[in-house]
Amino acid sequence: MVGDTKERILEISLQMFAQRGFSAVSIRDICKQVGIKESSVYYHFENKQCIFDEIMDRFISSATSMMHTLEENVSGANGVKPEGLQAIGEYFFDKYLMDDFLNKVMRMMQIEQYGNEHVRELYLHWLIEEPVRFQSKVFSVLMEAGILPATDSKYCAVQFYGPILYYAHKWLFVGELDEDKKAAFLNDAYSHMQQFFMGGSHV
Amino acid sequence: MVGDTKERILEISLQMFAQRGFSAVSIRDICKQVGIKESSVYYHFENKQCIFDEIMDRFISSATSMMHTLEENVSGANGVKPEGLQAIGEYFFDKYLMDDFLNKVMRMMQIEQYGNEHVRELYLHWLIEEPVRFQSKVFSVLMEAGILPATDSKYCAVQFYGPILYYAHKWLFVGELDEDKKAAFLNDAYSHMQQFFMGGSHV
Amino acid sequence: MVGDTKERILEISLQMFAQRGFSAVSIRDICKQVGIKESSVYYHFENKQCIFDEIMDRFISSATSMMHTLEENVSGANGVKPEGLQAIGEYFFDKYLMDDFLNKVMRMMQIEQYGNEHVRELYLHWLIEEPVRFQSKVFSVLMEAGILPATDSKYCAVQFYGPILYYAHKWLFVGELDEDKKAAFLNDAYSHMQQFFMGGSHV
Amino acid sequence: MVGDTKERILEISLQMFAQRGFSAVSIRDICKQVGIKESSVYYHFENKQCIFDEIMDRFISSATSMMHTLEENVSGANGVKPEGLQAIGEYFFDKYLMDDFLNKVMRMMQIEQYGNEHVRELYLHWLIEEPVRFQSKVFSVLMEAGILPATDSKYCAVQFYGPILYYAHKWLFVGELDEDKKAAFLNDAYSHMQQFFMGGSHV
DNA sequence: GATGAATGAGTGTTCATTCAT
DNA sequence: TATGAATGAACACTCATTCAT
Repeated sequence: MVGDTKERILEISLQMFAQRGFSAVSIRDICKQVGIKESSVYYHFENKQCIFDEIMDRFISSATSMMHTLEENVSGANGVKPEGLQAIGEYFFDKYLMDDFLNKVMRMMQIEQYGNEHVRELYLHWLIEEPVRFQSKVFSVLMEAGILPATDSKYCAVQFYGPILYYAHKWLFVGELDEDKKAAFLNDAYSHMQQFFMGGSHV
Repeated sequence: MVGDTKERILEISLQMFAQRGFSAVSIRDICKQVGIKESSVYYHFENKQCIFDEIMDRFISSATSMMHTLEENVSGANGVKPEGLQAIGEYFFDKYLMDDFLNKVMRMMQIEQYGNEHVRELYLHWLIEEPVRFQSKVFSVLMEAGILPATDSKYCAVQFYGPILYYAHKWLFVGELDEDKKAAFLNDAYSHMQQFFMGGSHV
Repeated sequence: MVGDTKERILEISLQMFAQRGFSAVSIRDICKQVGIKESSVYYHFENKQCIFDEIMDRFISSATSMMHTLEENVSGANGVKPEGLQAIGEYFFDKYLMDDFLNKVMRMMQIEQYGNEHVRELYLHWLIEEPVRFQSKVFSVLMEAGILPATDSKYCAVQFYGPILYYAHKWLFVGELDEDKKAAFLNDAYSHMQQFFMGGSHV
Repeated sequence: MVGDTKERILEISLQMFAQRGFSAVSIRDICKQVGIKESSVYYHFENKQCIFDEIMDRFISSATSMMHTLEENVSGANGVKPEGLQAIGEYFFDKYLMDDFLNKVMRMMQIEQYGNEHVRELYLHWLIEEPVRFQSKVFSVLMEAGILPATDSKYCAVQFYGPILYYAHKWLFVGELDEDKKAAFLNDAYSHMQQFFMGGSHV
């Protein structure tokens, strides 16, 4: 139970920031939920902004390490592993887009990106550019190996990621993220993957 | 000049709501920009929420009529017009996603949807469901006419709209919307349309 | 009664700043005395510091004009007027050191000068240098006219002002300034003036 | 090193109280400088006021013993010693007005006297009445011995102390007390003493 | 149409202090 | 001796809103 308070502040703050946005959440709101007095927050954090900053720091390390793991699991030393595509589901869906912590930070970033340049850069990186960059790399490897016909790997990645993003916005970045929505997203996303890799005329 | 103040309040409010979110913008902020005293706002609007509401009302009528026009221009009485695809660019891109007013409201909705159920429904409708519903309808017609091979018209619409949404999030719903970003979006979006309808193996 | 509130805020703020120092007086304290709610202060002043600044601004103009008047009354076009010495009492004592407003600001400056360089300069100017500069000038004139034996006019001014300052610190810059203290100061100060100008061996 | 912390708290507190006033200095401020946590202060002092009180207690004993020593050095059993006047410089200037500890407490008293009656009494005693009482006593002895012409010894003391007070306020109770200011004060003060006792027409 | 003046509720933050360890 | 963790009260200040003019 020691050191618990700081973690609870972070958790509840994120939950609220992701729903109402940073500035619409008051220290009072957070403390009421955490069950401490307002002044106590300032023992753990220098100010309100520092709560936000620590959340962002943790997001960056989590997202970074997640992407490393994904990259290692999808493509080994000699090309894309056979279980590669499965790994996209396991890691990119389950442990990235649908992870409770990461998903909340992404919502928060979507709110804050309009008024905060630093957040904007991170948002663009982690939700727009990085997924396509990674996917594009996978396609490159598959094309070089002759498994996929050689085309523009980046556009190919957008063709793959676009619908994923669409389903994510439909199910994962709307309202409360519950098990039903997760299931609906996975259903749509896996169906898209199957079409794209197996049934589709792309392959 | 008569009735000008109310319009300026709406315009500046929207500009600020779309950047910082409703609750992070104060009546003071708005009035400073408009050049009136805070108390004067209450001559034009009952309260702060009413400014937001009027913006949403205007959005709904604009978006509704825009979609009607689009639908009329894409498909006439007897199927998809020859200039149909061109109309998508002219209307859906130029006069919907990139329209100064509509674009700002969409940004605002993206911020507010997490904490406001009514906004959430509108957001889901106008940015997620309606574009796909419309596109899906177009594909249906094309399939029935034998112009496109008969497949799942809704998934087909997602395949088309997914990348559009991706490019929109990359260029149109990030930072300030300027001419460079508009051009970059159009470039990516038209390139996608061309691939999709002409070069792609879908057709 | 219109425009009264701002004046009352200034008056009561000064009263309190002069007793407890700027930072020991809260907006709450001031408002309680003035009889308004705390938020109302901010209609009249941008912030707490601005109350202080306006007091200082008013002090500077008052003190400046007072010193001008004194200078005009003590020495006319052709040297020190016959009523000159009397004027020192009337102006420098009554309307400067003992004036309710100026005296309070001087107390306030004595408190704040240690932690505020700007106040320090004003304090040094108006309580240390300016009185001696002025007195020195009077003595110069008297010496040139042969009324006083020619000696160091500045040291002469210190000899005159030193005891005045002593009595001021004893009676005027201690506790509440009441009529008894004013009388005691005038008694000591006039007695010193008489000794200095008439009975003393200086003249 | 034992018992060091308490001394450091006292030293740094005084330094800060003398600059900003008691209530404008927080326990946090003090602890940051001392290098301890806020809660640690309460091992050494019951509360913040006690720090102040201990400083005042130490001031009183220091000042008392200093004045005793001065009195003993100026006038022996049978009148004013020949080195008496020199002792005023050595003790009253160097070891009283300019002593680092005593000077800081005097500044602090000047700030606090307006809002604290107990301090006010001490301030009046040690900076206004006691120096004149002492000086007056010296002059009495000199007058009884026929060394000075018999006049009002108390006014004589004010004539002597007034300029000293003036120079003290100009140099010793303003800004940070550094060696330059000390030198400037001594220069003015000794020059005054010389004029007063040797060159002046008073003697 | 617009404003001067005010306000109650709320904002983030600092304060001196406590107490178990 | 010192600190980690907490707190109630206070702090300066901002908020949306009201209302008489």
